[in-house]
Amino acid sequence: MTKNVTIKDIAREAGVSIALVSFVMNNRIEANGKKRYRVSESTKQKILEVAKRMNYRPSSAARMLRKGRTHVIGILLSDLANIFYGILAKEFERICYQNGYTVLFGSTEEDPERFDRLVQSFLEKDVEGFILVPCVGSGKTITQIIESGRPFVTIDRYHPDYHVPSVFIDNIGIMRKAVEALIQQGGQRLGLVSYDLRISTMIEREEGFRDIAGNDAPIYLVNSDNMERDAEKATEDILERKLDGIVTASNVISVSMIKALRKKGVKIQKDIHLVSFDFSNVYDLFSPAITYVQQPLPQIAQESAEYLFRLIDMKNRGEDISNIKENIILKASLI
Amino acid sequence: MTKNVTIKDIAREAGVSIALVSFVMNNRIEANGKKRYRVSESTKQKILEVAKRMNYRPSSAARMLRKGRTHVIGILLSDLANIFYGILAKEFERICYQNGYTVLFGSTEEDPERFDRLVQSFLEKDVEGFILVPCVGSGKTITQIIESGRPFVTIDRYHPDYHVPSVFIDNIGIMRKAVEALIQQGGQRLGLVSYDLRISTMIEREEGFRDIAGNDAPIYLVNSDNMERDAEKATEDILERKLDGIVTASNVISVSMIKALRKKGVKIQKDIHLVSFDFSNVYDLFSPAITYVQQPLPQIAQESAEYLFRLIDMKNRGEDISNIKENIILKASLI
DNA sequence: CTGTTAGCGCGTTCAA
DNA sequence: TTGAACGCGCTAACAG
Repeated sequence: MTKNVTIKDIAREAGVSIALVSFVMNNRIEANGKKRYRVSESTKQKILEVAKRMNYRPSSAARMLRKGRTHVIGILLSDLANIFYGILAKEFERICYQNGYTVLFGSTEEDPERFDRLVQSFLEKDVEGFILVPCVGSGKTITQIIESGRPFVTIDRYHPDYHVPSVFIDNIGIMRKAVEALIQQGGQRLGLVSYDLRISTMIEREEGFRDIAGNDAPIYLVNSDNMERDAEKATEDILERKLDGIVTASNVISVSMIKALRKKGVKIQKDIHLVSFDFSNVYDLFSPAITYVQQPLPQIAQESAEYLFRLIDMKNRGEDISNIKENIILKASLI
Repeated sequence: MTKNVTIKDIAREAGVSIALVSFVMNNRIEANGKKRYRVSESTKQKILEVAKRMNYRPSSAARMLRKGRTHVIGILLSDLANIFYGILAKEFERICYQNGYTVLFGSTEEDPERFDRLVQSFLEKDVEGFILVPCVGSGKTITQIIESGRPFVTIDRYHPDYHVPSVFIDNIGIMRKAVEALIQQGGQRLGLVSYDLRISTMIEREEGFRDIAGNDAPIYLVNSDNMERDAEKATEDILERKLDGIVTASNVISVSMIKALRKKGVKIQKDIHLVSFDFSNVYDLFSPAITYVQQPLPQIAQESAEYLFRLIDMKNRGEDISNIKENIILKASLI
């Protein structure tokens, strides 16, 4: 039952008052504001020495309680086990740490109930704000967050019914470029394999595809729970229609489609050319290597986190942030 | 500045005392222990109604402070952007949530300084325990954790100098099986590509390899920062020695080696057979599919988390846990 | 049986 | 440089 060293212990040990220890620990001395609490150098040193010797660590709970701030934010991603979100998580962790924030992560798995449970849980932990990948059906929960007055930023997608601060890429534009690249590689009869998830990301990618490939080009929708089967079904139709250029709307879809195509004996990048979204380590195994759309993940993390920090600061200064709904649209690039 | 609803507001609104609200909120009524606080059903209902209407959420900071427990644990993984740790993270998140714990994640990137910084930061946040992937050079920090009296469990590897609670797989045994599988596939002149990281995991895998392949079989060590170059160097030597069976000690190494071998025109699974560790989605692209060692990640997460929860409970009951250093060794399987 | 008062936990901060 | 109130919720002790 190792008791934690408290500010009292330090005060007693150093023979000074609790207040003084607090001042010293917070560098309230030498502050350039009006309030200068002056402490003699010798007592300051003594306090620091004692604190170090006793391994003093201020209780964050007490500090939170007193200051009314937790410096904790909640980040809800779709799936930590997906490399796409893994990279984001790592970036977020780093950026938040650098800015003095602690992060709570959650995997929603595109399930609105999980989404809601996690939000409730985070609210109980007094998070000061959220970064969210909103899933289909999460509208009610998001309304509740808005009502709670907590700032948040959505990433990767936006909710069509809500105008809220968001950071995402120009999916339509980059998809057009992707299709053009596919045509340049010799693709003439094109197809798109997308998720059946009706999130803005997929809808926009489909729109960009139609813009270039035309309305007659087939779009196959696959379900992440039946990926393998759906990919095989799509493959059959692709072969029937003799398509020679396929865009896949995510790295996970790519992998499934590659497997399904190979199973049918299709020579990838020869019989059929592929262009994909998001990085995967399988692309390089073909020649020519599969072209893909690379999202600027570190930038997405950076922009959205800083956006959130700004909102939190504004709120703490008493400003009204309920009308802020600017989106930040980043550019992706073809690799 | 949306003020948070406090217990006081509820008490005032419902016309009762603060204590009563607390009792009701904690279901302290009808408790079967000695202390039964009885509240009339009508006031109970009124309090619950008011609490719900005002959207009352007890401040976890205050509760932590009072109860002396945070229900937070810290998990330090090597790299959240690596699928291996991503899967673990997701499992941990789920298990901890189910058990009423909150998780703080950190990516150490095998850097003892980052490791230390993260531990310090977590200690400040009053984590009740840790799950750690200890990196080379983290010994001093771990000693400090021990001194702080916080329970912890290490996973994936163990520190040779410390006997502490650990969960990992039988690396030697499974490596022997992996090598045997490689021989069965026709491998006669074998080699191993491992990390230059001197962690128990790699050392044991090398030992298991030697056990079967003999002392003359070459072991190549690659550095994760110079992966590509090191893989190419290894490949050159492999070709020179005319090896026909290679074991790679991780999925990341596999991918690099596959690229390097293909670059040299080697036909994988034909000229040279591969057997690998940990899942990657590239294995299926070869025929026969590349055999790999699958670690029971959900089980690793489950066992280590429950182990930690047990230790925390014991500590909270006042038991001495400083002598507990049992390891849990799980079995991996060949796929 | 039903409910209240009051002190505590720990760090912050104002008035003295 | 210090005493003491304070933030919020928990709970022992006590009262009607």
